[in-house]
Amino acid sequence: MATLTKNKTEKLDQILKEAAKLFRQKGFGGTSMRDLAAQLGMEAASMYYHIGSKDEILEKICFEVANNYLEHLEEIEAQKTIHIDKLKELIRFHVRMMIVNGPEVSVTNHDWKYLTKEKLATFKELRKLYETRLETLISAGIEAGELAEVNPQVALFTILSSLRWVEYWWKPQRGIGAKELENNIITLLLKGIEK
Amino acid sequence: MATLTKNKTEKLDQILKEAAKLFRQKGFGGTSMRDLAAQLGMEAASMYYHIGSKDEILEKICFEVANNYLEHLEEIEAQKTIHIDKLKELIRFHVRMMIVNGPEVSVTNHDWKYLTKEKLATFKELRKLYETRLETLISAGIEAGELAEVNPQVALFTILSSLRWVEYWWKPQRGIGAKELENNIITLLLKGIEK
DNA sequence: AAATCTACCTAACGTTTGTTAGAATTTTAC
DNA sequence: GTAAAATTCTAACAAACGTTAGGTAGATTT
Repeated sequence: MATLTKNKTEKLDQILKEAAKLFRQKGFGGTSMRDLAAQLGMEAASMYYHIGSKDEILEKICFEVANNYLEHLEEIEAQKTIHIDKLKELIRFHVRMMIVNGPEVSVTNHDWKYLTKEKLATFKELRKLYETRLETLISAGIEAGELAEVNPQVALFTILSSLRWVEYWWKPQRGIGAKELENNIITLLLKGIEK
Repeated sequence: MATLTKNKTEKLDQILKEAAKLFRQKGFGGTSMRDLAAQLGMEAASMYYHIGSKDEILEKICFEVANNYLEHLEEIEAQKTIHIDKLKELIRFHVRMMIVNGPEVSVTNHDWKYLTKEKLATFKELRKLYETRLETLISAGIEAGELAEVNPQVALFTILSSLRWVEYWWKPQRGIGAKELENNIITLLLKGIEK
């Protein structure tokens, strides 16, 4: 009995994994259930034994990622370090998330629009929450004199946004590891590019 | 006769403008031709007097934006200024593009995946070309001693990526103008956030 | 050995999709 | 005011879509 449930979960994970890859490649709207099934070597109808709907797949991917980010932000908030180190840790986490869960992060960033009405609203709330908390962290860093006196919201979005390209650019073949990439980006964002 | 052609072009522009808004809101796959027609106060079939296909709409939007960026990069390259000023001018242009043509830029950034096979290939080439040229500019700036010795590719994508949020964030109601926004971002990217 | 359960299949359903054909209507030209 | 041209309409198409129903083969349990 235990193995059966396990197998079922495994297949579900497999579907989600493959869906994330396809959605990233061709978009949620550009990927049909038949496409996805073909990738998994089964018929489209067969997937409905494991999932409820196409929307549910997207939903699972997006909320898994969103919750991951939020949980990690909470961990950072709880750490007893100076603000600048919290920011560094946050940047490192973003880079790692994109390297480890590239497809899922990509789908979450690009295809959340296709979430159904209520889920879309919840998702937006989660995102807003994340942004608000991070902005608070930045503001605190400025007040503490650790950060330059920039517009906190501009800093917030510039940082968040500047990390996104990693998901689209990073491949093992590039020969640059997570650590090195993190360090490069941290230097760039914290110290700027001007000599 | 002149007015007729003009009217036809005007309607086409209207369709493209409204399509860009809808695509941004709901995605290319999430927007039907009937949705778009409703927004324009006409029937879906009527649009085909002005356009060839749904794909063509996306194509027109994406290539218009891509060419705009490329042309401007060429202008910058031709300017007789130091590299750091070229970079500043580039950042300013990106911000302005997103403020002036928000929906179109957004669609180009997010929905280019839905371009048809050949157009997709061409689009990717254009993007690659833009990236390569900009990387060259950054490398030149480093060699000239104007920029810190960062990884040029990391700098390239961090800069490009960090500008993208403007399109999603900026509204007239925020009370921050293009100029102020540009200056803030330039400071952040060039001098960093660390005090 | 029979019964049950798991995981897939085939077939088909109702919708929605982008799009076309051809008629109707509005606008422009003379 | 009439003819021509430009623009939009209605109606319908075939294709693709997500999804459901019902069946089947194999494994597991009793």
